[in-house]
Amino acid sequence: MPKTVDHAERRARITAALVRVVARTGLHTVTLRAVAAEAGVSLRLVQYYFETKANLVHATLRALEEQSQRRWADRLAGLPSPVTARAFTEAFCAEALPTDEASRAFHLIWTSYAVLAMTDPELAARPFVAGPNHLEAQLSDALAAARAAGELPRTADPAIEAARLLALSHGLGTSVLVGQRPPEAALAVLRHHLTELFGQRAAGGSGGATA
Amino acid sequence: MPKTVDHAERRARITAALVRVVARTGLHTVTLRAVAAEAGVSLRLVQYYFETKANLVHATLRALEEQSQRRWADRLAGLPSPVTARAFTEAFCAEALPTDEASRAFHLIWTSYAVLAMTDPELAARPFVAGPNHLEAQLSDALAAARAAGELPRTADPAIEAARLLALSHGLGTSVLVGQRPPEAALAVLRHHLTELFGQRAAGGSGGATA
DNA sequence: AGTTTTATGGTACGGCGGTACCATAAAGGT
DNA sequence: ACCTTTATGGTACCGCCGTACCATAAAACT
Repeated sequence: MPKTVDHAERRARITAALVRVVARTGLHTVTLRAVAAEAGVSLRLVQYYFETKANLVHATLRALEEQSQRRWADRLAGLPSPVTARAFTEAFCAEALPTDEASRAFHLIWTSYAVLAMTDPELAARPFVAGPNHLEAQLSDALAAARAAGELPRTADPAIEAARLLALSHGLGTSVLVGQRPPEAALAVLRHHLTELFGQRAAGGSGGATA
Repeated sequence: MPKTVDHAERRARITAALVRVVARTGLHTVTLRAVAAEAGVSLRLVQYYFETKANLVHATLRALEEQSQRRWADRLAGLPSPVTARAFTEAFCAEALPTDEASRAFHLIWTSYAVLAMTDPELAARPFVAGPNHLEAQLSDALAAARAAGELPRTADPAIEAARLLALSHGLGTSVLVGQRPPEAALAVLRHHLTELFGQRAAGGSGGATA
């Protein structure tokens, strides 16, 4: 049949435009017309690919979920091959901190959606439970392995420590988003926590030692 | 002159209505008409006491600030007079967790406003920086005193520990709000952290010991 | 008693946003 | 060549929301 354009690509372009609008002016300013303008397409096109606004919003959330998983996977894939548990954990948790501008935008929109999901029964709260749960389980497994390898004290409970690490990271991330402290300060607190958790053995970072 | 009604009381009644609307259906559903209906007054009255919607929103934020301070003050005032540093700290941090329904509503709306402030330059981000900073300073002072009294290891840095405690508490609070874990689980993680921080001396709780 | 001020109700207006409707160009199949 | 389907544009409609305007009851002060 006719023109047959790549639907997935169009939809991705539009949801990306929505993400940019949210990052710039907030979720409450998202309108079909604003998204269309940001994406450089007509209002009608946005309607064409996502019948309704609710659809668009949901689709964007799903896109964010995938982006989130890709984000963590990429970060962890970039680590040196024989990695210490401490370095792995630090990378894992640091990904929850809005350091660069892209990361900040991502966490801002994610938080916006999370707040929306707290009251809107239409919007599935599932991603905000399953997502963190998945991360927590992943981290818990890594910590269990580290403990088995003797990199973590035997007294530490992997599940509790994973929960504590991620809650701490998320709390620090929010404080950065809100402008309470710079990203470096948040990272310093996180490192302090890691040092306490793993004990004082060498931190494994190949860079200069921090004073 | 005439009827002379208590303006402060009327304004308080209306901002309280706004808070209830947010807690129930989210900040994005707040409309002057909805607030008026919730408060049981006419739309015109809301306009009369707060000329504009932006005014109402800002006034409600100020009311929330006061409510926040009162919340913490009341909680701490309710503690037994000779209180251990650990019990004080636990009460202080637990106040950041949405345990009962009122607390949940409060933290939900506070978070909603915080997210709004991340992009809206009209809405002062100040409360979300000054507020936490004040809490952090308060807690830091308490920890310093506890350290001086020998209740906290001399190696602990009060400022860092205060930041870490509040970030952790806030992160746990969010995970509860979002439905990732029940309040008791969040409290358990917090207690674990406190035990590690203060060491294994008696926890000071006069109630039954938890298994 | 009258007047002025406060407090309150009702309502209309203008704008914006989501959705629906009507067109039409382009491309593939027959 | 023609028809059918896809992709796209434009636009109109309806509803809701913030704001402004017009009224009026009630109460203090003179």
